[in-house]
Amino acid sequence: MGIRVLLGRESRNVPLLRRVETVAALSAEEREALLRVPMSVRDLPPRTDILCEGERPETCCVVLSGYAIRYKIGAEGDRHIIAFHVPGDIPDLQSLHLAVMDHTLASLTGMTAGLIAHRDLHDLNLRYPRLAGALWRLTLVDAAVFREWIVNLGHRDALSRTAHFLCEMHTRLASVGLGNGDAIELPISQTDLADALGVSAVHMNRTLQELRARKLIESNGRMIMARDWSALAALGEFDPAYLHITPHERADPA
Amino acid sequence: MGIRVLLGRESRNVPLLRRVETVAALSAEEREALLRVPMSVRDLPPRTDILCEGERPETCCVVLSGYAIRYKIGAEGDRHIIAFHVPGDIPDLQSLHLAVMDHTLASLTGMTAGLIAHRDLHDLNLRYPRLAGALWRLTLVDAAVFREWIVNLGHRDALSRTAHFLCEMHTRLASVGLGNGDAIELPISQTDLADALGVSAVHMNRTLQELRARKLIESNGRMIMARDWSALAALGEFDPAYLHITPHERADPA
DNA sequence: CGCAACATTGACAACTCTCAACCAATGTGG
DNA sequence: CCACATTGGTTGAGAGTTGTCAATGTTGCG
Repeated sequence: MGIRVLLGRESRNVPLLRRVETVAALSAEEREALLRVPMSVRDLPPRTDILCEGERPETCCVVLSGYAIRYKIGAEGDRHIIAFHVPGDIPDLQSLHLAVMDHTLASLTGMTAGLIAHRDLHDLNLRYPRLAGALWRLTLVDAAVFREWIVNLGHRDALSRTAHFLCEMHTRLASVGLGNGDAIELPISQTDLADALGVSAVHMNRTLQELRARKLIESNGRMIMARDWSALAALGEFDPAYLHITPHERADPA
Repeated sequence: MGIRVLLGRESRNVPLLRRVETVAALSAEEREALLRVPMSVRDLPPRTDILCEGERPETCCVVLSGYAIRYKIGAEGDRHIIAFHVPGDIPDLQSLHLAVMDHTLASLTGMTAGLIAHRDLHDLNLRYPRLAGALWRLTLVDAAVFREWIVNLGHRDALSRTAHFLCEMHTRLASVGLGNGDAIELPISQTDLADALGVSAVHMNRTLQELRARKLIESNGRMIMARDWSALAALGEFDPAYLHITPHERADPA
């Protein structure tokens, strides 16, 4: 609660609270503690690196609005997008216990980020063990998403891979109260999508055309709007279980 | 310390200790506490499911000898191997905070497993916060490996993908004191490898032949012996940084 | 207007898959 | 001891998916 930091109390970190509550039930006290964590807010332009591979951050970064991505750069300078993040996510929560970044965190769209000091999070964890469990759980859900991406990349073709991706983003956005009802709008360029789904930009384009032709999505410019969720889910073999968004399920002992 | 459980004190969970110490420095007291955790030991035949998707385990499973795998079953019954685990690993550590399994854990080879009750681990975590941090860290390294696999599957062809996999296994085995010096022996069938690397069994076979032709590996029967690590690492763009095996690096505050 | 970034297209090459055999090692029952 | 089944490795041929290259639209913006 320093001078130049903005207090969460001002409802800035509501997205974070909402996210945490998708994976764990909190007591009033814990909720209050989470909202009270000092957070400094920063606005970022699109496509800006926030934290680079090799760095040793001393803060964690909450996505408050917009999209973030994590990526690695290959030997020949090619970019591999590892994850997309929506408001409420803490894309670098792992830095709390993994000192050096093994990938880069960046904004994808214009984005506002909330920075929380590691020290404050460690304090929170010591004071509220169940909150610590909830944060741990967030990192485990992160890993669960990675597992599903491994299956997606290793065993599905470009078409169903893309369908699966769209379903995941829709579900995640909806779980934190975003998502315009039935159709999401993803402001993602085809090149970005291609780097995430492990296909060439040309093939990404053709894949999207195929999805359009099948009336599963609409897309104009860099917006993708889903049209037929159940068909997309079937095509992508999408089962949201791996997202573990069940507020009342907890492994912790009472 | 019940009657029918075997005490770790009997040096059964030394592999676990060794693994934990590859990611965090422990005090004598913490080391002692870890060794003292009650653990029941079980021998498993090859290819046996230990924990299935959908289950809600109340124990965690330490690999004491042999190899374990984690996999998901696709819609058409196809198996996707997500991870390989070597002695010292706790493949289902995430179950501590993620109640329901989103994949299956199984033995790959003959294997001996040590089961630790969630309750005992939670106790340990409350009593020794730094040990809790170390376990959290283990799950984060798990996730870091997933991230690298995403890059491997999404952006490398079968040849360099396989090279990368071999380098990872070698490094992980060596980090816990296994691995016969320069060459590892992987008792993995080509079919299993294929399911892990996202290629068909036929193509896996041809890929291995190519690696053999290039004098990078030797393989007879179901043993794969690496021949030229530096060439494999170059081919697979392997950089062990993502394994975070640096005993003295810690993000935790002093 | 003209640049810049992104989307789209066509043609061709490369990678990987599937199918369908066949071979080799191992283990079991007669 | 051999016949046989089973598992896993190997091979060839043809097809399908995806990548690359290069060019052409299209859109937004200074």
